[in-house]
Amino acid sequence: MGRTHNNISNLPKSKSHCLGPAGSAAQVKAGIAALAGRWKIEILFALMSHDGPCRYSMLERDIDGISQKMLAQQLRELERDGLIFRQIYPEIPPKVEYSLSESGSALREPLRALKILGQTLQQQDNDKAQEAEK
Amino acid sequence: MGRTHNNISNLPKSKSHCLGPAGSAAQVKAGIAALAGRWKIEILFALMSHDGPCRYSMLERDIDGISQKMLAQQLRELERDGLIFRQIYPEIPPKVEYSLSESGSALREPLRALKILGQTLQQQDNDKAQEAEK
DNA sequence: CAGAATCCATGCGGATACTG
DNA sequence: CAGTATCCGCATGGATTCTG
Repeated sequence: MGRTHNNISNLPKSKSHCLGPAGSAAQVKAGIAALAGRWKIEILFALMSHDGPCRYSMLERDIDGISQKMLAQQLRELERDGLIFRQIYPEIPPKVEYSLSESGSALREPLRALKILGQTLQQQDNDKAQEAEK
Repeated sequence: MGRTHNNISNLPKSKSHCLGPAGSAAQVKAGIAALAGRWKIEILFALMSHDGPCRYSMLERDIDGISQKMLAQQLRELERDGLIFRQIYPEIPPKVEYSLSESGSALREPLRALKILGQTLQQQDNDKAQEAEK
C-alpha cells in the first residue's frame, strides 16, 4: 500500500502575530492537520454518508482496511478537535455512537472543493500515465 | 519541533467505483494529500501574499525555518500537482520564478474555509489551556 | 543562485493480542 | 461490543555538504 506519513502541523514559531500571511498559514495548517490523519477523511465521509449516528462496529465495517487501533485513535482525535460527537450508552453489551458536530458538518463544502482538486489531480495522473504508455 | 509524518494518501483499493462515498473520500484525500506536505501551505501562502512570481531565494527568506532540500522538494511536488508554475531564466546567475497556477489560485477560498476551522481549533485549545490553569 | 545528494532521527501507522 | 496495549517497519522530513 502506498505511502505512509505526511506532515502538516508546522507552526514554526507562531507567536500569535496572527494577521500576516504567516499567521494565516499557521491556522490553515491547523485546520488541515485536523483532517490529515490516515483515516480522518474516510471516517468523516462514512458519517456524512450515513447521515446519522454510527456505531463503532459499523464504521469498522464501512471503512475498508482500517485497524481497530487506527479507528479508535482517529475517532478520539476527531472528537478532541470538535468535529464529531461521541455518545456512550452504558449498556451491556456496550454501545457507542458517533455523529458529526456542527464543525464537522461545516466541512462538507470545503471538502467538496478539495474533492474537485483531487479529481483534477487524478485526471492529470491518468493523462500522464496514458502518454507514458505510448 | 512537533511531529513528523502524517498520512493522507490512502486509496485503500480505489477500484474506480468512483461514485460512492468511498470514491469521494479517495478524491478528497488526493486533494488534501497535495497540500499535506510539511511546507506546502506556507509556500502557497507565500506565493499568494506576494501575489506575483517569487524567486527561490525569496521564498527561502520568507518561509522561516525551511531547509533547501524541503523547499526544492515541495516546490517540485506542487509543480507536479499543477498548483504552481516554474519559470526558468537561463541567465548567469541562474534565476527561477515560481507563481500560482489557476488550480493554485482556486485554493484561496477552500483555504479560507480551512483557516476558519483552524481558528476554531486554536480557540478551543486556548479555552482548554485557560481552564487547565485555574 | 538554485538546487542535488547523502545520512540520520523521529514517530506515524500496521498487525496482532488482550480486556471490561 | 468497543476498545487498549505492545512491538516494529519504514517513509518523511531535517541538517549538512557539494555542484553547475
